[in-house]
Amino acid sequence: MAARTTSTYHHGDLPAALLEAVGEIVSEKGTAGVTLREAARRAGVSHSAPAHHFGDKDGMIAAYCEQGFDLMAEQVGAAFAAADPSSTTGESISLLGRAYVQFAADHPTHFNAMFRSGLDSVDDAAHEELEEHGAMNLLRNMVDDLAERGTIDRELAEDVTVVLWSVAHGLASLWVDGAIPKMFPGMTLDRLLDAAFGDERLAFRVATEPVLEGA
Amino acid sequence: MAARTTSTYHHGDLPAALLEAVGEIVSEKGTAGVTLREAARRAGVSHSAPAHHFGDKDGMIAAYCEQGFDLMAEQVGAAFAAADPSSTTGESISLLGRAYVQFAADHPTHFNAMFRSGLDSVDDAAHEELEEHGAMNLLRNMVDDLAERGTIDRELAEDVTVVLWSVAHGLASLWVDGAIPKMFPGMTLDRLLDAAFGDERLAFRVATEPVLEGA
DNA sequence: AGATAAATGTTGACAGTGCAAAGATTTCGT
DNA sequence: ACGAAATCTTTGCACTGTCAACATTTATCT
Repeated sequence: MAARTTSTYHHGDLPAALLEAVGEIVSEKGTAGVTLREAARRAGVSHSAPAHHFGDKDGMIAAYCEQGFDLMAEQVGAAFAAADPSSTTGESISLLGRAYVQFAADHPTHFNAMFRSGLDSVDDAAHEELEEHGAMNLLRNMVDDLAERGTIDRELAEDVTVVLWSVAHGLASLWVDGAIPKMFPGMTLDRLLDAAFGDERLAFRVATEPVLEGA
Repeated sequence: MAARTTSTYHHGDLPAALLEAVGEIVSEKGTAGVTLREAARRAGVSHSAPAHHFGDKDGMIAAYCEQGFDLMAEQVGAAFAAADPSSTTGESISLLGRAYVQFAADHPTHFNAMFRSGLDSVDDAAHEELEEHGAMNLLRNMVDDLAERGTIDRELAEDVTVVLWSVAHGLASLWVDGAIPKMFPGMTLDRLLDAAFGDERLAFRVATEPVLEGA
């Protein structure tokens, strides 16, 4: 909103301004409404200035997604690191899942761009980010943790990890999408997080008790 | 590919041909690559013919989504109806979840358009479909079923339902997205379905044993 | 410091797109 | 058979992504 007072030819931090504009557009018109020219317009520059920073449109959206992955890695990682070092595997899982869903709820535009853009190129970028960045190394660590602490083999640890990842991702997607509030009007995010990751509930107990002990 | 041999001015079944073209384009370039003109081109008609059937671009994509919801209602409903009438709640849930994920795996383009298009208007259409069509009445039935059979209150039944829905939706999304195969190269869909919905595993047991009995 | 290169931003042009208006052709209702 | 409705085409316009050429500022090198 606050335009630069002195008219400098150079913007100062155009990439950041453009990504902020992208976020605005996504929240107003959805990911499909994002436009190079509109973003440039909101940043107060000419229509082809973005190309010098992001290459093309997909590049700009990919950069916005990367920003989201960084943010997610930061927040989820922080939640995970804040866990009591003597905490059980189940407690760590609970924190991980809660942080995952909470990120989506706190940053729906980023989450939408990251996972619901419908752009193949973004998918590819997302996968590279998933591979490269630390956010999803937590998943691998989770597998290792399960395999070490429990009495289960590596394959079962992978199964449990993927299913718990699915709970978190599905919950985040349906919540951000608005499908859950529409289907269950009284539903609350806290209630859902407790249902999924609370002690003695669903995902939590699944990962800690019966399966790990071989039932 | 096969153009009409006799040059009829009217197409015959243009809506169906257009929706088929949409499916092709989605599978080739993703949802963002869908274009009125390209779909018209592939159907062998002029660029503004689609407007007479679907109104505008969002209408065409929404129609493709509706087709997907019909298909999903059909397949998931069939799987649910094929259940042994004397089956337990857990078995019904297992069938429901498997059918949901299987639909996504069998019809990835439809699933992408339905849930990952990034179009707000599609989201709205999707929500109307979710409300109106029978596919998701199964979810309500599931809540009723849980509340009747178990010894739990309605609120807990909703919690369990939403979390199980999340497992199915998250698994479907991550699988169609390609994220799971990328993260866990050896992973198989059957393994995942068993992990999530198999007897004595995860979602299945969660819905049938501890929570329902009050632990 | 001064020249040169690089980075950053602008302008103009082109093909492709969504959409609306108006006309052409076929089918349908009566 | 005749008019109305449905279906398809053509034309035009505003918007978009991308490219090439140019302008301005900043950084680099000697």
